[in-house]
Amino acid sequence: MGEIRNKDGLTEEEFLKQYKPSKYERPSVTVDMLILCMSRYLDNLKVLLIQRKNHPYINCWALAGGFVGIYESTYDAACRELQEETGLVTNTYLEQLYTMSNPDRDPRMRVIDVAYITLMREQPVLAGDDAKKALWFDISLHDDILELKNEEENINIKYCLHKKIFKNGVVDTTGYTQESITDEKLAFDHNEIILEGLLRLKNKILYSDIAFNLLPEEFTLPDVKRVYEVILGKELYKSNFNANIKSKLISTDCKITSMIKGGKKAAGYKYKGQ
Amino acid sequence: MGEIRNKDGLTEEEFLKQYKPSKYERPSVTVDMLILCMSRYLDNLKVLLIQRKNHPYINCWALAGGFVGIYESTYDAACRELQEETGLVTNTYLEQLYTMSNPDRDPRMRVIDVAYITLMREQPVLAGDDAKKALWFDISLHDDILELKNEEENINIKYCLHKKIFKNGVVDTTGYTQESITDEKLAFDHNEIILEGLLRLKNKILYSDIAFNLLPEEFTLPDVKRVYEVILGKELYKSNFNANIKSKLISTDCKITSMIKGGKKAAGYKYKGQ
DNA sequence: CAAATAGTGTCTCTTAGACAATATCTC
DNA sequence: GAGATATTGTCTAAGAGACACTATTTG
Repeated sequence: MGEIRNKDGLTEEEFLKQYKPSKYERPSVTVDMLILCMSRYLDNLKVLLIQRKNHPYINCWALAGGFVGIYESTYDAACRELQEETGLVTNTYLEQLYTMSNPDRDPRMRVIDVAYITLMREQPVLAGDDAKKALWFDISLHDDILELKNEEENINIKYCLHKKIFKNGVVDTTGYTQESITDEKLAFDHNEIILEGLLRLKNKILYSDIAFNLLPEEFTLPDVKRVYEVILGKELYKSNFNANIKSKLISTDCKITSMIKGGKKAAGYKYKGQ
Repeated sequence: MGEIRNKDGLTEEEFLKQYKPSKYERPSVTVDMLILCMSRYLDNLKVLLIQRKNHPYINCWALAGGFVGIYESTYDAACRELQEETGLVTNTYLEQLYTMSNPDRDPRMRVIDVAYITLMREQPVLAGDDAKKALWFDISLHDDILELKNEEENINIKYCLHKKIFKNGVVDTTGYTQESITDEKLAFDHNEIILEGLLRLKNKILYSDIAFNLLPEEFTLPDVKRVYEVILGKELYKSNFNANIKSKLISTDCKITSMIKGGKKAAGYKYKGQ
């Protein structure tokens, strides 16, 4: 195999030795993490945002992220950043979401951003090493309004969504353009990443068990149901939901208090884990 | 907004002027296109592969692709390469598939590759400008064997798939490792892209209309059914399938000959397009 | 004890799955 | 005309959707 020569008469070894990779101008590559958890009383999803302390988008809120090292995969970079930026444990669900590549998405330079989505239980976050503020924001997505809110700090970020249908081959594909309708804004195209992530989550809980990443180890049936309801954005029927979900659960034979506000004691369950 | 100053006292404009983007070593970024169509008699899917004429993976078959220009999005790059490399018309279904980022996936240098999937009708392909050979390969994916075959040139590429289950948070995720079991091989990690694309397609035809991108404008019910059967890898019931699909179709009030070998004349239909 | 939530049962309607029967076309 | 394929119809089983009822817990 190494014996094959190319049109210049070079073997692979010789070729690699003389290869100059600087033929093309190269973009920077970053990863960003859409870090989601459920609120304490299971009222809504939350997203972790970090306040930027420098241009561009100074003072704006952004997803946690950073540059991809030259010797690491984007997945490894995402794990590393997750730890570094927030001090969060890494044993969480982590899935590649979408690669953002609009050439003018970053005014500093050309940056291609590989977005990941992470599902975890809520936990206190350390401020990053460079004194950036990190906060959980309540998410609501109703009536074409995407709203991110932090009550304690009284921060409110709102986007208005406009449906956009474009032809992709013979099929119509629905996309969204977004318009910020508050003073506070998200940095870069992070609003698009958040929306994309919410849609992915909504779609994927219907045929997978990823929702259990958002719950503690032990939970009640109303707790799981609430998680599905928040993500799907609609009420579900108790009886039907319970019957379906039970096949994925093991009873712990304890009665525990539901996480839901006003919830009662109910049977404890664990995720069976296939 | 431009008036806000960072900790060095710079406005955004001043900051951008002095910003040096060369702090981090940057990977090259490429796009690759998984170009799929149906075979003439609707027997199987086909993938377009290009034979490499230089190291690395000299003489191996690879997906069409190329470098992302510094002023274009990866989507635009994919469209451009589609045209340049193969002369194929660009009005085809084009969807981002996955970003491949293993640091040693290219022995020349660090390359991050954004893979796209394209669905089209079969058409003759021009050899690329740099005299590379471009051929359609019949795909078969059965019993954990991925096989790519070109009858005319007698080329056979086979991979054996091994199921690999890994924990992602609390859920088990199924992946595959692949092992080439023929002399001919695919370049880089393109085998992984092909498998990922086939799985995406299999999943997505169940809830979308993308399959119609693989058919000519007018077709018969048995034709559509066959496309679904090939992609799903199983036989479907005529009666049930027809009843379901008809809501997406308009009759052309003509009888046309089915594309299927041994097929009869049957009612012609067009995709209604939502 | 009152009000709300947890848990169970049942009914309907739709859909998926499976065959059977007839009509039509190709060779 | 024989053998295949196209087209339509029917039956069953499983699942989604909807609601009612009882049991339990909280305040």
